[in-house]
Amino acid sequence: MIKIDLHSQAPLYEQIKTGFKGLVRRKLLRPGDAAPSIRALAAQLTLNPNTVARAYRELTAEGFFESQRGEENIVSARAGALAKADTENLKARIAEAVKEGLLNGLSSADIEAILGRVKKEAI
Amino acid sequence: MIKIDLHSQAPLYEQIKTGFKGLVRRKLLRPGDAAPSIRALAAQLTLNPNTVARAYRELTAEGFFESQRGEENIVSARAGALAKADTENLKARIAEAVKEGLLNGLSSADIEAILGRVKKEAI
Amino acid sequence: MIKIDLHSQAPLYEQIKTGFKGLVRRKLLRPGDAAPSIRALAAQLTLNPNTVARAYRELTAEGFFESQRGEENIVSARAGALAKADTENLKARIAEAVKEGLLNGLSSADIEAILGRVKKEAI
Amino acid sequence: MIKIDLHSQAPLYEQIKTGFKGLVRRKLLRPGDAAPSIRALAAQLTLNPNTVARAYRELTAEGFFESQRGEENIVSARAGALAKADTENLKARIAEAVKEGLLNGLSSADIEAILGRVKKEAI
DNA sequence: GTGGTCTAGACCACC
DNA sequence: GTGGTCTAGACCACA
Repeated sequence: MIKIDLHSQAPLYEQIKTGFKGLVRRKLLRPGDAAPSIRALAAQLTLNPNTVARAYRELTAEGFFESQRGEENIVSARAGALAKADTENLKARIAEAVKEGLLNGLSSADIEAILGRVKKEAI
Repeated sequence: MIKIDLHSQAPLYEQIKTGFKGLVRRKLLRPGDAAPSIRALAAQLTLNPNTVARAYRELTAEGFFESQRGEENIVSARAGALAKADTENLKARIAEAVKEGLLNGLSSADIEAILGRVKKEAI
Repeated sequence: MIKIDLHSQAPLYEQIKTGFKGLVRRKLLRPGDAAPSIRALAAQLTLNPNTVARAYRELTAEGFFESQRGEENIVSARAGALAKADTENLKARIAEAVKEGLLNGLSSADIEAILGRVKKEAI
Repeated sequence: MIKIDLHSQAPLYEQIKTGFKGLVRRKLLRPGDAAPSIRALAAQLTLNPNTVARAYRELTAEGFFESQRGEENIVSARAGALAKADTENLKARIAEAVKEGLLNGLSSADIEAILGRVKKEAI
C-alpha cells in the first residue's frame, strides 16, 4: 500500500511515516486497524527491518500507533488528527521549493508547467 | 545580494550556489564581474567560511568561476549557460515535493492554493 | 486474589508468579491448595491464556506447583521456601530503582517522601 | 561523567538519556554547554556509536539538545525544565517497585533496610 | 571533524 | 509469531 522512492532525498523511514499518514488521510487505513508487521512490510518494500522499525517506533512515540507489549501496531484514535497535521509539512515543503524557485528566477508559468507534468505522471 | 535560509532543508553551500546562478539569471551579475571574497561573503551571511569555500570550489570546478585575475573569483563567460541549466535543478526539486504531496493525499486545489500564497509573499 | 498492573514495566507473567508467591507469603494460599485453572485465571484477569500458561509452566519448573491430582496445579510443600526466596527479587528491584534515583540526583528526602506516599496509598 | 550499568534492565540508550538529565539537574552541565561527540562518548563508555546516537537523537527530538546541521549538540535552554520533569519518571519507577514490594508482603522495615544499604553503597 | 542514514544480523522479551 | 535492543560497519552530508 505504501510507495517508497529510493532516489528521493527524503529518508526512507520518513517516507514510511508520511506513507502511513497518507493512508489515514485517504481513509485506506482507519483507527483500530493493524499495521503490517515490521518484518512483513520490510520484506514487501525490500528494506531492512530496522528501517521500518525506526518508522514504527517514531509513529508510536508520536501517538499514531498504539502498541502494547510486543503486540500488533494499531492505528490510534488520534491518528486522524496527526495525519492532518502532517499535511502542513507536505505543504510547507512544496512552498519552500516553490519559493526558492521564484526567488531564483523561475516564472509562474514555469511552475505551472511543472505542476501539469507531475499531475499527468501521477495518474 | 544572496539570501540564505538557515532553516531550509537545502544545504547552505547549495543555497549559495543557486544564489549565484540566480544573480546571473537575473542579470545582477555578469561575466567578467568579480564575486565577493570568501571571507567577505561569509562575514556578510554570518556563515562558516568553509561553507562558502565549498560553494566557490564547486562553482569553480563547474566552470562558473574563473580565478584568473589575482585571487579573485571571476564570473566566466559560460556562467550564463550554467545558470540556465541550473534551472532544471530548481524545477526538479519542486517536482519532487509536488509529487510527494500528490502521492500522499494532497489535492490539486491544495497545491494551487500554496502557489497563490507563495506568489503573494514573494512580491 | 492476584492483582495485575497492565501499565507496570514488569512482565505480566512475572507479576503472576510473584502474585502467587505473595499469596503464599501472606498465608492466603497454602501447600496442598489448588491454583485456579489457566483458563479461569486468564478469564478473571482478562489476560491471554498463553501468558498465564507461561507463569504456571515456570512455577511448575521451579517446583512451586505440582500437577499430581489430575490436571490441577497444586501448591507444593516447597512453595513456602520458594516464596521466601522470591523476596530477594522484590528487594533487588527496589534497590535498583533507588540506586538509579540516587545516581541521577534524587535526594534521600525525595526517596523518603515516595515511601511515605506509597505506604499511605497501600493501606 | 555518565555512568552506565550494563546489567541494569533499563536500555543503555535510556540510561544515557537519564544520565544527561541528571547532569543538568546536578548543574554539572548547563544550557549552552556542548555534549561530547557521539563517537567520543561511545568510545568512553565502550558502547556502539549507534546506541549513543539513538540517545542523542531522542534528546534532540525532545528539545533537550539543539543541534544545527551536523554541528555539536548543545544543551538547550529548555533542558532544565525537561530534566526536572524527568525526575518524576525516576520517582515513579521507585514508587512502582516499592508498591509491588508492599503488595507482595514486604514490610516497611525491609524497605528501610534496602534504602540504608543502597545509600551506603552509593557513597 | 561532526551527526544522519541504512544495512546486516544477533539476541531477547513478550504473547 | 510479534516488537525492542544492541552491535558492527559502510556511506553520506555538512561545517
